[in-house]
Amino acid sequence: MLDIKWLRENPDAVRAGAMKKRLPDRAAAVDQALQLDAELRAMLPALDALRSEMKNAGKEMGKMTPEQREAFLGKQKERKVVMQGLEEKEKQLKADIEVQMGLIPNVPDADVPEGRDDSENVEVRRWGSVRDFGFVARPHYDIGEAQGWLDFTRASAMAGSRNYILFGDLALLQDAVLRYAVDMLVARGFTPIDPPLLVRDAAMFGTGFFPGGEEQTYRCEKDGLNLIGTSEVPVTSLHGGELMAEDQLPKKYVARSACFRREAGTYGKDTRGLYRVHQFHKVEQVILDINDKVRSIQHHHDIVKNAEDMLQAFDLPYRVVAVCGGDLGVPQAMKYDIETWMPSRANYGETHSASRFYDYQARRLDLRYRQKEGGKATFCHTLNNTVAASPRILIPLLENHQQQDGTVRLPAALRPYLGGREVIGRPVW
RNA sequence: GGAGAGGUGGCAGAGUGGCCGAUUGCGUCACCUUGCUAAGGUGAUGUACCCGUAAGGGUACCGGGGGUUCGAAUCCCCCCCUCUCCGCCA
Repeated sequence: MLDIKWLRENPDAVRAGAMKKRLPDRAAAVDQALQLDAELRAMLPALDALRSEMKNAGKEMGKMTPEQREAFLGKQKERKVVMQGLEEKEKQLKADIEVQMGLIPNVPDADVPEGRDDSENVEVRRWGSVRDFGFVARPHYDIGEAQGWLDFTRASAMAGSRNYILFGDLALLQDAVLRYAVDMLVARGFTPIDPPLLVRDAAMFGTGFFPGGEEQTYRCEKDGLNLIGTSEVPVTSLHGGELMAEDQLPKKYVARSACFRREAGTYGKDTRGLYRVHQFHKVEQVILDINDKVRSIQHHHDIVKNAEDMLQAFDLPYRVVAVCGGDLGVPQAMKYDIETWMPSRANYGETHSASRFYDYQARRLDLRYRQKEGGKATFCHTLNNTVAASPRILIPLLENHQQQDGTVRLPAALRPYLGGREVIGRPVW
């Protein structure tokens, strides 16, 4: 949600922002909202004056004798009829404005590259060198199935396509990665959270996934609850409706949760292996802080670095890209993706996504703090980034660290989580 | 799922139809006082919106939504949440 006052003064910037995101329908909401807002403002003075009149008259009546009161009743009832009409209109306008404002996307920052889709994201930097195997490297699903670590056939049979089952050391490796990610962030001052996986619509709306993301969301209609696609939803919503003290900020959280995505409309895309699945686990970092652009940008760099440090500890080559306008989500002001080298794709594949929102989510969530200077209630800034999402992160781990015989070398950082072993699997080729 | 009790400002907690946007306490801020000093006094202190250059004026909001009434924090209905007891249960 944008500040409507700011929108009134900068409609062109907001429209241009929606167009930069390739969301022409959402750009139209700008004019809708402004027109409704103008209508509402035009009627408010009259309504407020009438209310004031009625209120005063009502107070007078409270002091009257029953006989005097009778004489005034008629007049009051007339006013009431007029007011009910106006109030009906006011309510409708406010509801309509809310809908339109909810549709208007956050304005992409100036450092967001122009572009239509992810093919036009701009590489910012690379780390690590792509390994020259010296043998025919195999994709993770071949390694996994040969080792008895992976079963897609039975998973699909019981749960449908885009499902998987992890066994044995791969199941342990997943847990090792997730635990490493949590431990690393906790060591950096983040508070660990195990959040709800089923949330109300308000949380989905507040974080900006609704409206628009309904098709990607599993919904428990009977209870009106939604399975989260990321713990960003419950964690960013955590302090929604609260008025925090400035010295409670920043709040830094690291959540580990299962995530669920319908992946509607992706049929035929990434069908093989662990890349695109309906259910996965993710360790997510979320920061809530004061309304300060410079600090937001600093946090943004910090949370990207957290993820980079993990990938470096795992000895995985990656690159950081600045996500272009057309690939940016509705609520984001700017986003960096981290893409990790995946030999089976002969390319970098997205493993992390770091977003900054400024106060867009905070406005929707009513997430505020009281400023130390002046004591004003102010909307927070929010940010988030993946630390590790599995099983996708298992793809580069298996593929980049595979050995000719089908065993997999563990990066040193993960060994303590797997009983000190340097290698998992047995020779299969 | 059944029965009961509740949800009021940053927090605690009064308020059962007009004198309530709301007593009081705590907290916070300002000023004052000062060998009772990890103290005392005085005052201020909700959010949003509208009109106004401003000073200022007005409106809405007592969990959310609807209703009764000239008038609702207060009465009625629905929903959400919390607590207690029963049931069920990993």
